[in-house]
Amino acid sequence: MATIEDVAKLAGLSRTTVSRVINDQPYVTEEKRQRIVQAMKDLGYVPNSSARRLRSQKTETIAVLLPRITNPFFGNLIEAMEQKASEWGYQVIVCQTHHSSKKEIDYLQLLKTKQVDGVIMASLVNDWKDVEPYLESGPIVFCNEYMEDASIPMIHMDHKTAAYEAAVHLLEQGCKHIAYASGGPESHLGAMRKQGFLEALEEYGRPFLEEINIDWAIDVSDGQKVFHLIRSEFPYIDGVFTGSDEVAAGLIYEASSSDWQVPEDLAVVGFDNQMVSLLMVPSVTTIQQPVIQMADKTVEVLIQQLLHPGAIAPKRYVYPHQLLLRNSTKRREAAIQ
Amino acid sequence: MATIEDVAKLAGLSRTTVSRVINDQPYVTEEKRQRIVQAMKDLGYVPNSSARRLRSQKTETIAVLLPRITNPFFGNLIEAMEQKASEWGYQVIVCQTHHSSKKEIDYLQLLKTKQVDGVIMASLVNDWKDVEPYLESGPIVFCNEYMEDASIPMIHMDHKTAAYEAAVHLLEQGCKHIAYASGGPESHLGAMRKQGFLEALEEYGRPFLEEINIDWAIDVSDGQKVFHLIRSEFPYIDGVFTGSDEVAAGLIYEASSSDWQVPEDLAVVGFDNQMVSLLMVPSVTTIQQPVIQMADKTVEVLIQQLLHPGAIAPKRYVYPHQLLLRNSTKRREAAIQ
DNA sequence: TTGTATGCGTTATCAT
DNA sequence: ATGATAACGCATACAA
Repeated sequence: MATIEDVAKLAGLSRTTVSRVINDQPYVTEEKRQRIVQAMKDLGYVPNSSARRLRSQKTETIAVLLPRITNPFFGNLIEAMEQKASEWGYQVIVCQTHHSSKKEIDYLQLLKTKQVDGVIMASLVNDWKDVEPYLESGPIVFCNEYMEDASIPMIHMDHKTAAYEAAVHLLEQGCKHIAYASGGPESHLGAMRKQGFLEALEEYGRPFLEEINIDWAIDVSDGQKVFHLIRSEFPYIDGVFTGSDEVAAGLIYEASSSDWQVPEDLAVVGFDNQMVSLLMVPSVTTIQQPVIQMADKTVEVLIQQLLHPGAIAPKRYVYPHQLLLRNSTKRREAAIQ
Repeated sequence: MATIEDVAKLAGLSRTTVSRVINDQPYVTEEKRQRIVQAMKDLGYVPNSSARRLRSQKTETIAVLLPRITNPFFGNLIEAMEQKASEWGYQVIVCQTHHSSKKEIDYLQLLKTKQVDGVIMASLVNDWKDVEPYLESGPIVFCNEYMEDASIPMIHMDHKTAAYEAAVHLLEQGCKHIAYASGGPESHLGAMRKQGFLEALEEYGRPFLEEINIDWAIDVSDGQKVFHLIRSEFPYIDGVFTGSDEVAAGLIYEASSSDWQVPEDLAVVGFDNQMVSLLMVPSVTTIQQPVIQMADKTVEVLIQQLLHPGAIAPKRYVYPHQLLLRNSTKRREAAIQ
């Protein structure tokens, strides 16, 4: 592999001059610039990334921590982030934590080992005290996830209010016994949602169903399990709040395969407004998140921190959500959409 | 940030000895080893990745090129690959090409700049002659995509036969006018599938419908567009071969929203056996790929090339597919599943 | 405008 | 068993 030295020799100039050409710096005669460009072409020269990183102490790379990429929400998030980052000349490393606090910490190590310049955490299962120490190795920004006590930029929705509204909607539709079926027991987000859910119940004077407090529902098959649990153990349940459209879809699918009618026997709300929520029959009432906007802002905030270290103050960016009313909860009004 | 030098000083030893401890090499007294370990802990020392890479000429990182991560097939693929790679201590960089030949080449540059040790191409829109030159910078392996003329390991299914079988199935179900609606016009895979599709038509003496030769159908909304195109322009069509379950889902959704019955008026086959193909009503006949197995094998083959350069010969690993018969094509027999 | 010399943090070679 | 030194490829301060 050709090095900068080889190029310099072939062009009959010094490494420094070659370096100037590579980095588009001034003070190089057009004639010599041409000679160097030609030499680089002839040798098929490409700057060695590791050497550059070592010298410049920069990687132009950011890590994005998220639970699993097969979750469409995170798939969309990472796609948007990658796009935005590349506009700034940054690469993105995808880090799947699978809700493991150990993996989360392992990936934060990328910051210490200087493999990345900054980290976006869209997965958060550790306590702030365990994350904070890594701040000294580079900036960290939260996206989607958030925590009151952290002193870093956070880009997210108000999940508590969103869950509250979803629960109120179920109650307004006449649901009397609403089950809570969410996932990621460790997630701080889950805690926020549950708070909102509980507040709605309290406001309407309905008790929380302790007997079916599900914290392991993440995907379609979990949704199916939840339905069977409801049918066999708690058939009086007439409404379910789920943490994702996938869980909702699994639930509805199984309900339809049995003798249950959705929403008449069981109303279901999802979360995220994924494609599947629209494709299901009935379509799924869900909460839409402004994924692209959050992704863009997150990348922008992080890169600004990298470009101007210590410049801007930690700030929260709260994005609006929207409860999309569809047929899986339509127990009272006329058909929606 | 602490360096190996700092650790050496604190422990009162040389960098060399510290390095030995870091890399678990012999010839270090247990006592000194302890001293060094303690010093590392005290300083919060972590080896600098860039320096290591520069020195060792290895990154322990591989790049995976794929069209888009939001396509569930690739989401599953990358998830499995990442898992397998991490077992070998390798990191994975996700590179979305979005079917752009320029991006594909840009990402191959990662090999030349030594940002990665090897590349897995699950996206392939360039000709082999444009890819081959990068081989001298490191090993490349194809996954899912394949090309007859390439002399590198390829892990894939027989897409031609799979498409053939799907088309035959439609024909056997009595479809007389079958549309072809696939995506990625540049993909070599697409060409293979089309071949199989055409062979089936010919075998059954049916003409190819030149008038509706769709090569832009990739996601759900494309599927919806395809249906509207069929209804308004080619209502005589009674069967569709799609390149993905998402397209099939969009098609079926729109058909159901109109007055068309699936499969009576229009039979539809998908591809990939994604979750959505099972959730749709009717469920979607589709082709299952052994994603995990292919992902695992691909990573294994690539890493073997890295560990034993030039050792094993290029080889093809062809995995079996399976046509899953479901309700979206059930025009003749009793209900399936 | 161009070149020389130094160092980024590691690891490998060769002494001791 | 331990240490001094060079080298990986590049970019920069400084000199010319």
